[in-house]
Amino acid sequence: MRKSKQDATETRKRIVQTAGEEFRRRGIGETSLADLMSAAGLTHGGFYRHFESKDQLVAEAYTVASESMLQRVTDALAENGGQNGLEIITSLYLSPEHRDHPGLGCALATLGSEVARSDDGIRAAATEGFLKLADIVAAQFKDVPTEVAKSRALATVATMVGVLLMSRVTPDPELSSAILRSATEWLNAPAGKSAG
Amino acid sequence: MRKSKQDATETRKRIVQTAGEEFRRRGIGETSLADLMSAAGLTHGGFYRHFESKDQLVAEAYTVASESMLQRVTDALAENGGQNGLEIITSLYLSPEHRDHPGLGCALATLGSEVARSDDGIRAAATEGFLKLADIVAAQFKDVPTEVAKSRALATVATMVGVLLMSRVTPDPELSSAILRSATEWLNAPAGKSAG
DNA sequence: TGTACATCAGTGAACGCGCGTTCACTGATGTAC
DNA sequence: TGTACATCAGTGAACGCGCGTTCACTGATGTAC
Repeated sequence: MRKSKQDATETRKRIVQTAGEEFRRRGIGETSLADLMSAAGLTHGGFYRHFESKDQLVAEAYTVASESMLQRVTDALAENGGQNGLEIITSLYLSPEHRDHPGLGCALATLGSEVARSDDGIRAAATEGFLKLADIVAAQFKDVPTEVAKSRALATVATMVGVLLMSRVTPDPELSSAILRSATEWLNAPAGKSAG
Repeated sequence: MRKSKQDATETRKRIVQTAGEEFRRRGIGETSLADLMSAAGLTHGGFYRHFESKDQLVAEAYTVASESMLQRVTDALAENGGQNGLEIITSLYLSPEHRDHPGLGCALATLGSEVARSDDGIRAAATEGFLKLADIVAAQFKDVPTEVAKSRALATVATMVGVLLMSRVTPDPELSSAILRSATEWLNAPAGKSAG
């Protein structure tokens, strides 16, 4: 049953990708290796040919998931010529589509509280993703000093995470939409105007 | 070993209180009934004299935890004569003390992503806590129409949750403080002034 | 290029462990008279 | 008020189950000559 090196590499990538999706969809603790390997079309026994432990996979899957999310943001900005950057980011991040598809979305919103209780390694990985997104956001604040833009970006990204999280917490579709809408307007309100 | 009715009632309350703290500190899935009962000074076998299942305790503990948090906010507002309401709320919620003591703090920030994946019952309970806090916040927006205040309060509370969560995710103390500080200033910036 | 052997990706059964839950038991509390 | 019995809060052992991890095995792939 031995597979070629290329096959094995692809299998490994598939496991990491699947893990990223399943962890975001169901949570890390709630996703067993058997579930995971089965979702990747394998049996669970083969897992340890690729990874030392579940923890190692978690760290790797987190990073990959985080980067694919950042890539999507970067792509959206590029497609739109860099204009209205904050609006593009918030409308992507705070969209009903993002809310309804946690498996492909922001890992901070789906795994945040679990990560906050994890060891420093995974928390550092999560922080890196957070800061990268904050840097992208900061680059959209063009009329203020860099330090102000950075600081404001931290609050903005944290806000986006909290808003998406709360829009998923409530089972009331109207309230969920209202939370997304209100925050989007608020984040995009030009300084000097208070959004409703 | 039978205890008096009063003793039994107190035991039950103690279990619920302890559960609320342990769940917020370690997460629901990560807290076993044995851990819990032991923390409450009991052996695990007695659990089912008080509750039908772990799920029932989770729902009850969530509600109690949520209400005690709301009570603390209400108390802080009352102590301060109702002036600078938003500032009082944010400085309480976004304080290092709150960040460092999740066991006694906001359940949304500690259990949010776990709750988002739960069934409608617990999500509805969490929504109730969220809306109650939003109502308190909305009451502080005194210069705008009620509907605007309500909408802005949804975004404000979601922001507070996200900010506290992210301040716990990062293992870097300075970044953690910067996130709290930036968001506090931003939330309290009078409309028309952009905080850095 | 062909042959012989070593490697190792993936399978499926098994492991020890901790979990939620159940249960027989104890003995102080509550109740009926 | 006192007595006899039923109740039931709490104990500690046991249950079945799913988990992460290990392992013997298979057979196609990789390698040495």
